[in-house]
Amino acid sequence: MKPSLPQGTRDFSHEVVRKRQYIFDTIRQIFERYGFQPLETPAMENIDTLMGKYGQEGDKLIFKILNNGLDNPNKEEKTRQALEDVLEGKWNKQLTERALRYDLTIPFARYVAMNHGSLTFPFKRYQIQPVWRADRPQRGRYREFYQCDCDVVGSSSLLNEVELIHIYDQAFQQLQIGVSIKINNRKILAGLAEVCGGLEQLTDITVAIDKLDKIGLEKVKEELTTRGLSATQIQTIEQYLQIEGSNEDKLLQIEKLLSTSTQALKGIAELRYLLDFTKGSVQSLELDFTLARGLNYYTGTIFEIKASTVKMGSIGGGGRYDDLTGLFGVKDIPGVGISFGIDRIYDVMEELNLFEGKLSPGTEVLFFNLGDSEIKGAYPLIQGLRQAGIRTEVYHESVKFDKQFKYAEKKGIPYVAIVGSEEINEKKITIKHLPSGWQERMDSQDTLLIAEALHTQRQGK
RNA sequence: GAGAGCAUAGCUCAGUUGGUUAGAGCGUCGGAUUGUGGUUCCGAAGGUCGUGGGUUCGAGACCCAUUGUUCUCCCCA
Repeated sequence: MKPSLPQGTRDFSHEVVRKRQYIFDTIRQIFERYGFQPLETPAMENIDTLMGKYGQEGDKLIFKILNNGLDNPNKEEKTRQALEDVLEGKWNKQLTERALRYDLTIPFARYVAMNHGSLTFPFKRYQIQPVWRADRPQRGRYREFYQCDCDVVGSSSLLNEVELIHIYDQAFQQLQIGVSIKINNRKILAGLAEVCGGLEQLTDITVAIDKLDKIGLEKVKEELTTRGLSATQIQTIEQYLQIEGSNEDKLLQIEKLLSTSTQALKGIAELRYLLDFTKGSVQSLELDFTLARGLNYYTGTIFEIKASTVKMGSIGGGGRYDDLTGLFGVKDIPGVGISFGIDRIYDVMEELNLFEGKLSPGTEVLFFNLGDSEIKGAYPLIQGLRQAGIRTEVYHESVKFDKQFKYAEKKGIPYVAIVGSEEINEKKITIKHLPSGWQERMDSQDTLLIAEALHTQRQGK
């Protein structure tokens, strides 16, 4: 058979893994620095934990796992019946009772609901794991991809938002990606709907204006019309969308426009608090009233990250939700969280050449194989170098130098070590730096000294 | 779920209105070169042309189906 991968999944070669790990490590380190604790949940959940949480479309995109033992003859009748249900579009526990995780938020909510009695609140967790979606793959979109989430639950304090903004800011500064952290508040959007006289149309409004930068003002107005909004309502929304200027200017304008909505004023006050608090300590925090975010469970602050120099969709997002665990019967646990879109962050960094010099190296030294007795003689030295923290490899068989050099060359190994019978007798080691051609026969007694020589030579190249 | 493109060597791709034995570059392997690589030169291996059917004297090319893959819309990270 011809080997292949399931649609929308990828292998990651060693170079790619190192680059991805660099991103993971950077972000993880920052999460830890702010006191977040890691959480891991299973790849699969009970199917009713997931179903109905992501809307009708979402349900279709959940990977469902076929139950085992369906071929048991005793259950044949039940199984046939269950299949009938599935053919009619109903999922049936007889056929499938588990499904692959679709995001990290719902499993987290499930975890909090299950353990709220024993958790210390506010509970701060981060989670970096793959999720699966039965979507049709396309550019920048996969069936298996990683999410990188960080949430605080059990606290309504805006201080959490402040912390999350700083996490975003530091993470992208450390990764050296220029970004704009866009911020808005769902209460302002609710206020807008209220002022338009159509609070029940909040979802229609948010879905439409969320597309502004993608399809433009005219198309948004068209969409609002088809979603049943009147001309005067659309006029108000247009005014809203055209607010421009500095963050302070924008606040003043929005205050005027939505002054009749107490809800909106509350959202404005929250935004003002965040802007004041982070003033001067954050690279680029930008008020953006057109930011809506599709997810309906957001109720307060919402975030989105855009790379400033690369054309790319959002590379992160998040927001505040009042009641996530309510779905699992545990009320009154508000929270706020953010997420990093690491696959896209990878693409941005690749495009900007930001991995240069950041990655941990592969093998540093290759020991040439000059024969069985020579390798045996050199082996204590090899182990000594490894003990000293040098990534060391031995060529697997005694062949002519040409091949061994080419192996080092191809693997990008900077040093080769040659220890033949002569060196062994004299307690020496010959080391050659491939890129520069520098070569020296040195004392082999002190491995730490050799290790040091390797490092100095590397820096001096 | 709807639509479009692509499928030829390990990889990237040529292949003329349908016509002898399907090519190139890169890579791989061997040699020039048994303790000093990268360059160069010489040579070799590698293909049921995605799969199945059809049209034709003749199909890599045309037609139908099928599978895979890429992209767009919907939606999303």
